[in-house]
Parts: sequence; structure tokens; C-alpha cells
Amino acid sequence: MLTKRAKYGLKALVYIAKNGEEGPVQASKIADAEGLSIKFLESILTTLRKHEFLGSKKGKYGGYFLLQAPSSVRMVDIIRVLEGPIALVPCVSLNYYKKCDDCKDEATCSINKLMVDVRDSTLKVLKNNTLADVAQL
Amino acid sequence: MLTKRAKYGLKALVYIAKNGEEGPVQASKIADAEGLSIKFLESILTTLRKHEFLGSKKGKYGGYFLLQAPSSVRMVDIIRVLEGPIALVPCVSLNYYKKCDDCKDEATCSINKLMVDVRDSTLKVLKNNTLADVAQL
DNA sequence: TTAATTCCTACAATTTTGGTAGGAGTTGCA
DNA sequence: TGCAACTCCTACCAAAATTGTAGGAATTAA
Repeated sequence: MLTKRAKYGLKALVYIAKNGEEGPVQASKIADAEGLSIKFLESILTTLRKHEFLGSKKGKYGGYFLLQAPSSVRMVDIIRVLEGPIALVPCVSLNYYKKCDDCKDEATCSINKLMVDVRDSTLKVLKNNTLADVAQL
Repeated sequence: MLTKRAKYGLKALVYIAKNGEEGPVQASKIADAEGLSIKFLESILTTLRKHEFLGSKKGKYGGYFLLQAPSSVRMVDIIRVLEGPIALVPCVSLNYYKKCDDCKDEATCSINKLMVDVRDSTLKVLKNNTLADVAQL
């Protein structure tokens, strides 16, 4: 399951993609519309800003805005930043590889192939969908 | 990511599928072979027994054994018991459905379709693979 | 100057995870 | 009958992750 952090972040990005035509979108607007705690949402938006999905403008009439066209933002990249690995076990993660504590030998690990197959099938969906697709733009 | 509980359980089942020809397999054997804590493993095997993946025999020369042919045990069913939902959000889970706290309206949830697509793609892999496939029997 | 906003640091409650401890009950065999 | 090797059961627990909250500082538009 996704953490709420990741889920809220995804929804926030989609909201901004849909409503960002007329200038920056305020965190409070998003929190209202999606039913989220504003303080928690702020910390998520900060993460997205630091990873250059979002820009921000301070002060009155400030808010958050996309730095790239929605059609060039892949869902997989967002999830990797908000949630971490796509893979179900660390030792088959492409972006967050880590040896499993218990695995004596990765090459002979009994569940390795299955884990790779699941990972690739998930990746396919998440790479083929952009923010524009999900926001139906 | 899978919990260690689920990962250990999967490995244990594969081990039993591979080594269960000559009678029950002891928890201590599995723990040794896979590098797991025996007490923790015991509690996982209990779960698998209660869900009728495994049978057990007490006393000397006792241990655990599969109740069905490996080729008729789907990976998806094991993971559902050990880990819970396959879906990334509760509101698209087929077996563990739960309304999302924040979702006002599921039908208009912006990420619903993506979540369904990911779920189905994962399910396809996990339904097509049985214990026999994974254990290479 | 004021209101509205982001930005920053610190803390904290709750839940989940990943176990451990200690022994009771069962069985096969000498 | 007694011992060794197992499963089975209950209870507990520490660490980590998650999901926030609190309180304000800094910035900006009008």
C-alpha cells in the first residue's frame, strides 16, 4: 500500500495540474478540495519542490505551480520520490537497491524472478502514465 | 515493499515445496537454510497453517508440509494472507476494500483509474505464478 | 502596514514491524 | 517409561515508521 504521504502528494499534483492555469495554487486550496491536513500537506509539497516537480511563490497570492508540462511528468518518478522503491524487495529495486539482510546469495534467491516480474509489470504502467493522463488533460 | 513477514513466508513455502518430498520439514531447517529467526518463522508458519496452506505434525520427526500440490497454489493467495491487499490504496482493493479516509467521492477520485491499472497488472503476474513455477518444479 | 502565503524547526502520538521469552503439549523411539 | 525433538501458545516488548501538530519566521502584493 502507498503511504498517505504518497497518496496525498499524488492527489495534490493532479489538483495543481488541473487548476494551475491561472497562477499558483495555494496549499490551503488543495487541502480543502482533497480533505487533507494543511500542515501535513505543506511538508509533502516541500518534498515535491525540493525534487523539482513544483515551484513555489511566497507571500500573498503565492502558492505552488508545476515546473514541467504535465505530459512530461511520469507517475513513476513522482512515486519514487514520495514513496521510495517500486519493487517489493530491496534487492530488485532499480533506484533504491539494497542487499536483503537474509539473502545469502541473490542469484539463487528463490523468489527473485517473481519479484522482478512484479516490479517490471508495475513499472510498465507507471512509466506509461503521465500527470496529463491521470489529470485527463 | 513486502514486509519481512511476507517475504520469509514466501521463502519458507518455496523451501517446503522443494524439500518436502520425504516427509515434514522442520522450522529449524528452514530457518537455517534461509537465514531467519526461528521464533519469528514459527509464527509465520502458524499463519500459513491456519489459512490451510500448510499442515503440521507435532513431536519428533514432525514439521510442516504442503496441503495442496504446488502447481495449484497461486502466489497471489499466499501474499494476500501474509501481507494483505495487493492494491496500493484501500479503496481499489478487491479483497480488503475500505473507503479512503480522505476520499469524498470514489467515482471522481483523481488517482482511482491509475490505482486500478497498477493493481490489475500486479494481479496478472501473481495469479499466473504458482508455487510450482517459483520453486521451479 | 496588513493580510496571506510559504518556509523552517521541533516535537510527539500512534501504529506497524520484527521480533523475544518461556514454557506447555505432542510424538517417536530406545 | 523416559527422553529428545518437535509444534504450539501466550504474553510481552523495543525500534522504526507514519502521520501528523505547534509555533512562528520570512516574504510578498496591494
